[in-house]
Amino acid sequence: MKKERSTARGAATKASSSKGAAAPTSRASGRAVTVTDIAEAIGVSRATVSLVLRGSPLVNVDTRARVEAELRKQRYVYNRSAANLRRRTSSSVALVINDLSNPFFAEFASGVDEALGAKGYVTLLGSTGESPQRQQAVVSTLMEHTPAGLILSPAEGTDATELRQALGFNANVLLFNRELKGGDWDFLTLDNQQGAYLATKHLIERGHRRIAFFGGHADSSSCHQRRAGYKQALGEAGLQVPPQWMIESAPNRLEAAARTGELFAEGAQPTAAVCYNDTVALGLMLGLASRGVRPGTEFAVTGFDDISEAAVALPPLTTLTVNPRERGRQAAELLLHRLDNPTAPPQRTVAPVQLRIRDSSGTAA
Amino acid sequence: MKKERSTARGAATKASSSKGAAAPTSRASGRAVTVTDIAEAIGVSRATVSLVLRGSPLVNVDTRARVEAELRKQRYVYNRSAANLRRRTSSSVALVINDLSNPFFAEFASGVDEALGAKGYVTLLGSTGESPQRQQAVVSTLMEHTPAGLILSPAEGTDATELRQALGFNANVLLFNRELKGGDWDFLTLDNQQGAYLATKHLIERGHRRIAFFGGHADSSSCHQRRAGYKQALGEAGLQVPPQWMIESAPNRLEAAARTGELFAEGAQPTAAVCYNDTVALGLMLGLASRGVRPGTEFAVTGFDDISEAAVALPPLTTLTVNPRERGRQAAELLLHRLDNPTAPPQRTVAPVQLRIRDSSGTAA
DNA sequence: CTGAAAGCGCTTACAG
DNA sequence: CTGAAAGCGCTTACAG
Repeated sequence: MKKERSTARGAATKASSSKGAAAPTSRASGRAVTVTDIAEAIGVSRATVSLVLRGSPLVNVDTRARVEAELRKQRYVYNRSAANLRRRTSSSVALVINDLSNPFFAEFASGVDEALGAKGYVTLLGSTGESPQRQQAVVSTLMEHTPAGLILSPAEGTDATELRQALGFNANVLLFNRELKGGDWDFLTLDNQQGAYLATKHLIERGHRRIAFFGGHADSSSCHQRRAGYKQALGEAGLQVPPQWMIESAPNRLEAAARTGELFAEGAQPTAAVCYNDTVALGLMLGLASRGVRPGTEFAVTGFDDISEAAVALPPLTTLTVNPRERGRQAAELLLHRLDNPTAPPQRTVAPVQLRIRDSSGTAA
Repeated sequence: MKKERSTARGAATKASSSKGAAAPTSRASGRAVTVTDIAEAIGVSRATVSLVLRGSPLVNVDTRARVEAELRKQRYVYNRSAANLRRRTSSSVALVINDLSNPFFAEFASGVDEALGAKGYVTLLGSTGESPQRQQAVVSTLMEHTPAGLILSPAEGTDATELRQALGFNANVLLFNRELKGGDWDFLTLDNQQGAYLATKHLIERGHRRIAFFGGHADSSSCHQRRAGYKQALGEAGLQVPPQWMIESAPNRLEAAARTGELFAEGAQPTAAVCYNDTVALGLMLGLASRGVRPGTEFAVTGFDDISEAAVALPPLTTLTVNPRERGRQAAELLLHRLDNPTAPPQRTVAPVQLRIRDSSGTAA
């Protein structure tokens, strides 16, 4: 049933790979109305109709009225794809994210679409499921629709060279969240270091001295940056951190819960953990509860992202808000700015994050 | 700053409304590589290149190899828009929903995109914010990109005639969630009546006899259907329901919380409420708590949708799961089926819902 | 097996 | 102010 969206084997077979995927446009309804139909109906040239459509001031007010009446009468729908082809323009932007069912990305996408729509662009959607292979296929397919640019939250393990291959010569790319070595694309990132710094400092102020960093993959840039902020805060407070308190975990609840035990493996034990993100934090709270340790009162936890569940968790989760919707708007603005400034050097934008204190970051025992 | 995405005043001005919205395609990178470039480079005709691109068996194996090598060498990207124009086909589908930041719709969109992608279609995204005006503008804009069809969750108050205007002659439409009188479009709906019936019956089995229906707008079809299921269950149990126990509320937490008092206005008071959806139910639980009534133990509540917060609410919310992602896949399948069967009569599909029992539907005192 | 020609629906100099 | 002509990047009968 499932068919490859597009082959990743290279440009040569791209077109053929989706043979039969395209459907005749509105077969149900016969041919669409075109400028020719309008022109012939009222005895003017197609050029004149086109000028009316594009709002040219050159057209006689009377002619314009007749054209407009006929457009309405025949229920004309402008074919922007054809116009884009002729004008060598684009009115769409491709948005490729990990997964829409992640509320963080859904909010982000919502913000992107809102900002793009306000400027007359349409969003072409794609999702990778965090698989570089799927990402390659999805980006290739989307590029065939000639978007003006691409907003991409790269899948873990993305190879910049491969990605460039899929892009053809379209250089209007904004990366979100994950930086790619070897690419000279614009980049929008959250202030990961500052966020983790704030969370860690907060725990220190609450009296904690033995603080772990829990979750994430050490080789991912966001995890690296968050760990840096964590170490920075500890360093400023003159605290050391044993390496066994830096615990990796895939960012899902189950694995996080399963790794809870590693926090209490041996020797001095932490009283708090700065978590890679909310999902990991919620998993950790689950793991703590199942070991009889009450999160918030007996062990402090902080997250990152402020997903909607954070506020209703038990206890409510102290975390960092990033306002993903606003980030989406920002990403759209940055990409549109790039379209207007094709030769400007690649730009790196760091978006602020804000500590949101809730009950999970209790006082040290 | 904000510009109208498209005018709603009619087709006549559509094209002109987004003057300047379109950006030159990849200005950064000069002209894109075309079939002509490939053909000239290796001394064959454009037709031959095209045949290779489309995987025709007619091409000599050697010629094919040379073409494919050149395609890769020049980093050719297939221009599917141009091909679609020539072939009078489409490889995109428009998806218009209320709001992506609603997890229900985000999951739905995710399912739609997944199923469409698997068939080689690209998703064009739009959102209405539940405003018929915005919907009109968004649908108009999307139709200009010649999608093969439209999956639409109509905004409250949508007028079928207006919508038809925006569609031009494209009749490949699948409505989701809200039916439109006066339209002969395919329709996918949740089994609202059965869902509310199950929830109500469940409360009755738990010993409740005085059960309210809380939230929703009485004139919306989904609310109407859910109330019907509620009444059906009460009727079967020989229970009456005073009209003051049918309380309307906008489907947001705040208004639901604010209307909690109406449940306890006068006379015999309910011990349970079937809520229009989860958001309303969560709002009601808030309202109950602030009046000192403990939801679940002192007053039973059920929701509808099973949003992710339902499971972590306090107490966890008994509700109806609808599997929005699967609904999204189903919507995509139904639309694609319509593309293949343009003349078939409009089809109505009812998707099953399932009762998920959690702690909020406690035993009657 | 390959090429020349026409055409999808639009726009844009250019003449008049 | 309006029209004839060329062309965006592709595909597809049709000849050969």
